Amino acid sequence: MTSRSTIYAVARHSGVSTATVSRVMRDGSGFSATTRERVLSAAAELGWVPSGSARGLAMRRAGIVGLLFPDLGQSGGAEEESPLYVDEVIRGAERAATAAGDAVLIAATRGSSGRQLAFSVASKVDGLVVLARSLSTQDLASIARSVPVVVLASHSGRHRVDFVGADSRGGARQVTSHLIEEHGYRDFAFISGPARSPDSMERFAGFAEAMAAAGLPVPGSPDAEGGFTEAGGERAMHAVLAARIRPPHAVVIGNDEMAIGAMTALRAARLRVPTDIALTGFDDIASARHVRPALTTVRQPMRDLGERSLEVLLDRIGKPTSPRRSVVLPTQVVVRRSCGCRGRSTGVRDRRAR
Amino acid sequence: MTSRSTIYAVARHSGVSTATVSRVMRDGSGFSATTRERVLSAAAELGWVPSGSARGLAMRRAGIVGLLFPDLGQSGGAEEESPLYVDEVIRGAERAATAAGDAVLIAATRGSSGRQLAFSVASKVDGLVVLARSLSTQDLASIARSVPVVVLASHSGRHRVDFVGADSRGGARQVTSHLIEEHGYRDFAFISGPARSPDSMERFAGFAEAMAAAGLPVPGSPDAEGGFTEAGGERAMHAVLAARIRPPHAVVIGNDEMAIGAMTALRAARLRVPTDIALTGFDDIASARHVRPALTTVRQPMRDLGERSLEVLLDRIGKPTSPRRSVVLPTQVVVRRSCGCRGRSTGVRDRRAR
DNA sequence: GTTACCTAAGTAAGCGCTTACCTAGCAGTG
DNA sequence: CACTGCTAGGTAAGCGCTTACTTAGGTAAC
Repeated sequence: MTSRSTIYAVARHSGVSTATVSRVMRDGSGFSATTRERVLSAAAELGWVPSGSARGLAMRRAGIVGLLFPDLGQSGGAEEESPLYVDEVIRGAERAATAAGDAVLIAATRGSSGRQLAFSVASKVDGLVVLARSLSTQDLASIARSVPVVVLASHSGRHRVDFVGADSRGGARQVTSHLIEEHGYRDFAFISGPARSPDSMERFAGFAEAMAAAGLPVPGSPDAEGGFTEAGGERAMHAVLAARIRPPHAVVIGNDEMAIGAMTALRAARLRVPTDIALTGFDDIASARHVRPALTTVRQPMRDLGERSLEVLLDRIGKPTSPRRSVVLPTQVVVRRSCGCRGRSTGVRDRRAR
Repeated sequence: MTSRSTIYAVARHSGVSTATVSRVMRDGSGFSATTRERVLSAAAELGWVPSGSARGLAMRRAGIVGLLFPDLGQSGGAEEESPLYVDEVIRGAERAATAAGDAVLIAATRGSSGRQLAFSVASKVDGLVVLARSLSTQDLASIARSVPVVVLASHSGRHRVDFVGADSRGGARQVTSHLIEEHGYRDFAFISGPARSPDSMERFAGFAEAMAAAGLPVPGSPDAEGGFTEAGGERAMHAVLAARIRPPHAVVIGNDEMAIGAMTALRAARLRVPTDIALTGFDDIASARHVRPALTTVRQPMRDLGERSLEVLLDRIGKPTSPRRSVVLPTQVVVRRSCGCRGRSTGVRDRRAR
């Protein structure tokens, strides 16, 4: 409660020099067991919590890494914010960092405030994991100039920093092929997220690849756009139905939230899933299992992505000059009911890394 | 990429003293517009990111606050981890911290590692929000001795630190009363979380209060315990059914995950919700809306809790000697279908703060 | 023309650690 | 017994900022 005590107080209290206190705390060598005890008990007695700032300054290493992610939606409006998967990434990063003895600092960039926030965070950490879209390419580059950065995104842009991502294009290709080969659907619609999102584009590309591979007509663009939100998915589904004489056999949807919204739209239109129309999502959020019918979807290993990006970052901090790395983790299609499959909702099909 | 440049480099580069550079960066006064420009462009040119450690040392304020939460489940086992609401709390804390110009450090205590982790985090921050159960009372006390701490929990224990929590007892009382008064149920069961969790106890206490208030028999203890997990809820529901000749009218359940598990059990037992038996949960997780029937539950303002605890913490850091504070936020019952109500799933009933 | 003030800017002393370098004591060698 | 090699421990110089205290001009007041 009173001002934190310092290493000097502890040294005096235990009758040794600060060097010895430091050595004991850092668990080094060069002191006897007795001394060790004396120091430790003095520290406990004084309730000494070493200053991380001082240590960081002296060691040139704060022991902190940062995680920057986007917070969509206006901070006043409450609704629709960062997608849920961010939480998983955070958890994964926390886990890896803690395991390595570091701590993780999180910060959400909102709208245009990104630049300032990023610099403020950068100054407090030894390195930064930046989620896609949380920073302009420019700002990213200027930060990366002086702080180790790894980008976590759906596909590697042309940045020159370390990259970690999931093969979402492959995942989209996989579900689509499942729909074609396993179920024989031929008439498809695709509902995407925001048109400009690289994530959206990757998923659509995977869908298109599968269509092409099966010799089916390849659409030039998604049938509708749902902004990655549940409400948007509902609207998009209505739009798809309105645009056609008869509903498609199946619709591949850019994420689970939108797919859940689409289910609402289909219920309203008196179409049954999957009997009248099949549906797939993307991300495998918790609700995907609970919704009826349970949603067939593509799982991205969010937690693993968080862990891997931390590992890559820590490596990079360790040796700043090693060559740029790029790791892509495989995705998995999770087969449940909404695609027309039946049985227990546990069918998980593996995808190999590419 | 090369070693981060320092304030000295910037000072030299722009032909001023470090004091002036510092003043410009801190946005103080005592320099001309021309100087300001010179400094800023020198900084940009060198890609200077000030050292947070050095600044923290000099200012005796790191500009970082910590959030400590429990990660249940063994780190190997993957499944069942920190309850989902933690994510919401994190988001809230992040928001409040960023708004105040601070950053937040997160760390999950796993098993017995708590003590060490807590000290490591404490040394890096100016203050700490500690979620219930992430630290032993002892460790909490010893940390709180030298670092400002606010506890975020379901009810204020007898710790002598600032406290923030939600009125979960009141929430439990409210749903139970709803079941009694609105629906006329008289025969109840209660499925709780871990017996020793204060959270569990509070919720059960609220349930008991409502029963007593209605002149119904007050059970001495929960009918079954489900450990706050979906699988546990399923088992507990089976146990409840097995223990009775005929199923209760309604069962009040300690959280949503268990309630969802209970639904599975009821489906297996060919009992219909809410026709044959009504159900309520607690927490209002995302899946509560998607499950069929949609789950009537009690919402805790997790995000607000995160924000408030940060505010309280920052206040405390500002004036270490002001009297201990304790803030309790109201909960809200969210009426959906599983209790027997019908219509749109939007019925939200307000609860006043107590 | 003095004197009193104000402003822009510099000087340098910390902030609380770590660690390279040094010292003293002691055991082991030849 | 002189010498070497270890080990436990001390000294003090930073680490990169902030800020109290100064200083040098310039301006306003008399």
